[in-house]
Amino acid sequence: MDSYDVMPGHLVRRLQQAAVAIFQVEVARAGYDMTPVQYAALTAVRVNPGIDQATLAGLIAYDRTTITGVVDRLTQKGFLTRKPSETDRRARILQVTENGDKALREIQPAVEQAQHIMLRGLDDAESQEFMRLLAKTVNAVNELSRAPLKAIR
Amino acid sequence: MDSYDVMPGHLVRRLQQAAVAIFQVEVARAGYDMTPVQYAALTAVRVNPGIDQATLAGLIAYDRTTITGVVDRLTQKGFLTRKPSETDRRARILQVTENGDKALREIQPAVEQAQHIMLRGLDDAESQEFMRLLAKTVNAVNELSRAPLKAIR
DNA sequence: TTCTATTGATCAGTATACTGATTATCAGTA
DNA sequence: TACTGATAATCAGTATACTGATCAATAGAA
Repeated sequence: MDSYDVMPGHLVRRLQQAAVAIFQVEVARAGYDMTPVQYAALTAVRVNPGIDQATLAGLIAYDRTTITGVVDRLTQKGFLTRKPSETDRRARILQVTENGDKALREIQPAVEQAQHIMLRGLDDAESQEFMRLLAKTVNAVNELSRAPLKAIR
Repeated sequence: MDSYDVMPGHLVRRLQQAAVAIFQVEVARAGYDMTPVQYAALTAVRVNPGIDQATLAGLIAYDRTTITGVVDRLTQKGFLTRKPSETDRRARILQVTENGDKALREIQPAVEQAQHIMLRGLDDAESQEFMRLLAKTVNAVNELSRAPLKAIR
């Protein structure tokens, strides 16, 4: 653990940066300009229509202050609508628009391709094991993040 | 690959965020305010005294525009000096100050502890395998990043 | 040697992330 | 019901990352 290039934190940072770059390239190939973060948020809203921003943040493990800007940009692109909840006037209710749904459908293959490219250094067995260990690792440190994942109860 | 919480990109992002949080907490415990990025840069300069910013960026896989700000802040904290090279008037030569060296020594245990906490979900064998697969994965996508790692030749 | 392409550093602008604060609202309790 | 504490969203400020541009300086080719 004496050199930074064998430190997990450093390697994870590098992988994250490559992953973002790969994602953007593949999605751009499909004709869209969307970040991984925006994609995750949009997908989560599609699966959970009418969700509020705080619950969305917990669902994809984003900081609550980050989600505001992400939703801003998705709304500006016409992929999301945001309106006040009728039962809780503090909350904003999110819905995917038709354009947003269309975008998600059209970039789907690019997203899968991006995940594939990201793991191109591993064979099938290694990929499976890597994913298992990655999920286990993330799960064990979930609560140490400012933005832990919170499942909908 | 239909749900974002089994997607490698999403998991890596979450792990990266947890890793940064863990790092900062442990380092703060040692009495310092330093980010993982600043730590990596400072360490790299210590190992390669007199390095210029562009080479440093390649060595730790940072974007060249990012390194300017990182070096700015490390210089402001008194951990680094930056002066024009005498052989190449475009380049800025970096050196770790005594304070910077002292800081590195004093946060060393915290940094190791942070890496340990980050992998607390895995046993020893799993950690080893995870690190092997992580390194292999990162290596295979190195060139797809805007900021690939470039060893000093 | 002169021209061209490249390189080192920086800048403006945008998008995550986070810290810590504020405002409005809600929920539970005395 | 009035009060207290919690919650939803947002804001200001800071730190990575990146795109694309600029400027000065260097290196390599003709």
